Amino acid sequence: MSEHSHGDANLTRNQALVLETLSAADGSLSAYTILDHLRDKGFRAPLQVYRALDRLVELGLVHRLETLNAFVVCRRSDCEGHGTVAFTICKKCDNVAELTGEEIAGTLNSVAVDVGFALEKSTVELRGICGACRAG
Amino acid sequence: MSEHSHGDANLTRNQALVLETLSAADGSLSAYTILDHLRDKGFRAPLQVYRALDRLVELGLVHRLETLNAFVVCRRSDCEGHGTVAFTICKKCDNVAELTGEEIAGTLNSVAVDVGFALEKSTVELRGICGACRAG
DNA sequence: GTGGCATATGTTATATTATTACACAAACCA
DNA sequence: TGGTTTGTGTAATAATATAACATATGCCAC
Ligand SMILES: [Zn+2]
Ligand SMILES: [Zn+2]
Ligand SMILES: [Zn+2]
Ligand SMILES: [Zn+2]
Repeated sequence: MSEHSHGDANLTRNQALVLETLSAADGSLSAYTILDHLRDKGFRAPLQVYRALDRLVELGLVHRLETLNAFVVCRRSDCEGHGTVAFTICKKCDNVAELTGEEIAGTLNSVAVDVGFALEKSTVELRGICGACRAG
Repeated sequence: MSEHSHGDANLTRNQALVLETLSAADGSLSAYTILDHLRDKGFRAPLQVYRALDRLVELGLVHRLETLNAFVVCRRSDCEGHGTVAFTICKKCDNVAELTGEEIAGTLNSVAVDVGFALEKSTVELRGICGACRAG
């Protein structure tokens, strides 16, 4: 049983392998890094990774980080349908965290409405130093 | 005289050519599209474009759109030092607009403080349909 | 002015990220 | 059964970005 409410069932072998790899990783991984991790499981071509990632992103189990061209497993318990996700990405330890709460989504929606923009998808990625690194 | 308060002075030939190309464009352009536009001005290699873009971004005259791997000229009159920039990107007409106002920056800062994250740089890119396209 | 330095440039090669195209196989349903 | 969808394997290619090295140019100290 997965930590995710929607479960990992119905995943194909390739999808499950990619998800496992991302889950085991500290921070985010590029598609080609995932490929390297899975060569001894039979992976040969980038497309095998990209196709699995497409599906996992679609399911909300994985998020794509646009500023890194990389992917990270969703670690929220309520992954399903969280439309607007904001990420903090630590420059020192590469830790990636999802910011929860409606504050950001609310502000973005409100600003979009102000300018007459029909908002469909938000990308919010914050670069800086995480709490742990500041303390340590 | 430029429309930008900080002016275009002190730009090298290559930087000026790249900036002109971006200014003449409707929406955003990829580095390689810029290269193609400038081949008859003597440009031969991607690096000529990337180096100019690096400087222009540094100066705040150009912004990079992470979700598109593309670049857009800054059309704000007060370009200088606008730390947090949010963009709306229209799916239909590819128009890119910068959202002004402190609302977004304020919210992001506040949320970052809440989780102990030392925020250095924000990337906010909103995908949807612009007002003009909705009306038309 | 000469020499050193920082900055910009030109060019080739390479690295990294992502997709197209085509053939095949398994699952599923009519 | 046959047809459709979905997933897969593989090779080739496209698109984006950087490394490495040589050369030039402007500027300042001396
Ligand atoms: Zn998530
Ligand atoms: Zn950290
Ligand atoms: Zn701007
Ligand atoms: Zn539009």
